[in-house]
Amino acid sequence: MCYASIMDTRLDPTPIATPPPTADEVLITLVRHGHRVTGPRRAVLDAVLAKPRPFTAEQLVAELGDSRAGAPIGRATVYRTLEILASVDVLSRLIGADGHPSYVVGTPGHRHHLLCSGCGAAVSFTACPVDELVQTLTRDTDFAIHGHLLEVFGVCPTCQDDATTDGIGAGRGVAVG
Amino acid sequence: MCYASIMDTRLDPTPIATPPPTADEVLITLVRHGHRVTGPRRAVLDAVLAKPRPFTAEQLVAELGDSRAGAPIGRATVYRTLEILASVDVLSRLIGADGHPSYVVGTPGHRHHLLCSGCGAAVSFTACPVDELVQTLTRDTDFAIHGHLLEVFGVCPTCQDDATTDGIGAGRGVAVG
DNA sequence: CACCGAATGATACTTTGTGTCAATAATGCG
DNA sequence: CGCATTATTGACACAAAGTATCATTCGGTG
Ligand SMILES: [Mn+2]
Ligand SMILES: [Mn+2]
Ligand SMILES: [Zn+2]
Ligand SMILES: [Zn+2]
Repeated sequence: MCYASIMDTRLDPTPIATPPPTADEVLITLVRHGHRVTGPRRAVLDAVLAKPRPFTAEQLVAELGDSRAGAPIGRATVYRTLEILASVDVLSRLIGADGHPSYVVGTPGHRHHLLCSGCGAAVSFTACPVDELVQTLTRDTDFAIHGHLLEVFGVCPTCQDDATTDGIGAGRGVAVG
Repeated sequence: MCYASIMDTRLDPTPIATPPPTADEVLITLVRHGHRVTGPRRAVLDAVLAKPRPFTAEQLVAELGDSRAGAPIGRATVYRTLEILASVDVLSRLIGADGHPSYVVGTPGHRHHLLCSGCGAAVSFTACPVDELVQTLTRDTDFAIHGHLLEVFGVCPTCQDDATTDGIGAGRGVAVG
């Protein structure tokens, strides 16, 4: 497992690569959307922007509710703020191989993720092969299709090395779909 | 919403269409896999095979724990049995637009689902557009890719009709990805 | 039918997430 | 600046979903 190395290459087979925004930029966006700028929201935002890889809501709750620096932040506030940040495209929700949701920063627009089942690293990409499929499905089923969910799971190079070195199998082969 | 009509067309853009197995066939499979045939397992199996569309574990717990016919079945048993049935390819787990998992019968092998956000109907299909993407991602990231998760969300024809008739908007546009 | 391990299910517990609501803080305005 | 208005906060209670434990029961085998 490669907990140390930051394998967060924001690689883009189809180049778009919007860089993650700064805290100040986000605050402006929030105001523009009619939200207020509060202490707790700054705290959540700062914590979130510091995360180089996907994290769960509860992780943040533990981190910020524990009264680290400044005042501890309530569970409800964390969840609410995450929702807001996602609605403003600062965060995007993604679903892990276990079906549990998590958040990751800086992925506005249409993106998917390649997730390492060893260390949790996420590589986001904009290439989406679903469009053609949607055409076919629409024709064959007459559904009005309005979205899809696509995540790819694998083991990153670092974790592969760790596995062969340690002799420990990396990634539990959580093949889905 | 079309609660009545059974919109469970097991349509296959790429024809494979394995028909759902009978209870007896499944029991044989269970034994073959070293499991025992018990009363509770029969009950869960029967309930499961009667479901024409995706259902959650808790739904089954409510249904079978309520001592309908015969003895009520414990929560743990229901969860355990569902796991086993999924491991034997009688059930497959799928993820809804809300990120919550559910099960659906008779979809062994590599399949994905088109889910109606109105009535919950599921159309399973075997066409998978991810293969090429996996090639690209493997080349670009050196990940050892071992699986993926793909679900498509939309509104089925019946629910579309209901919506225009009732004047109520169908499906909350839960666009994911 | 007697044995043994698998399976059950009541119970308690954890985790994740949602509603409520009085107290508080942020904005806009005079 | 000081105040009114209103969004926001967070403690709390609650709900949903799932897991761990373990004494008891049951299925299968000989
Ligand atoms: Mn896509
Ligand atoms: Mn696929
Ligand atoms: Zn890794
Ligand atoms: Zn429908």
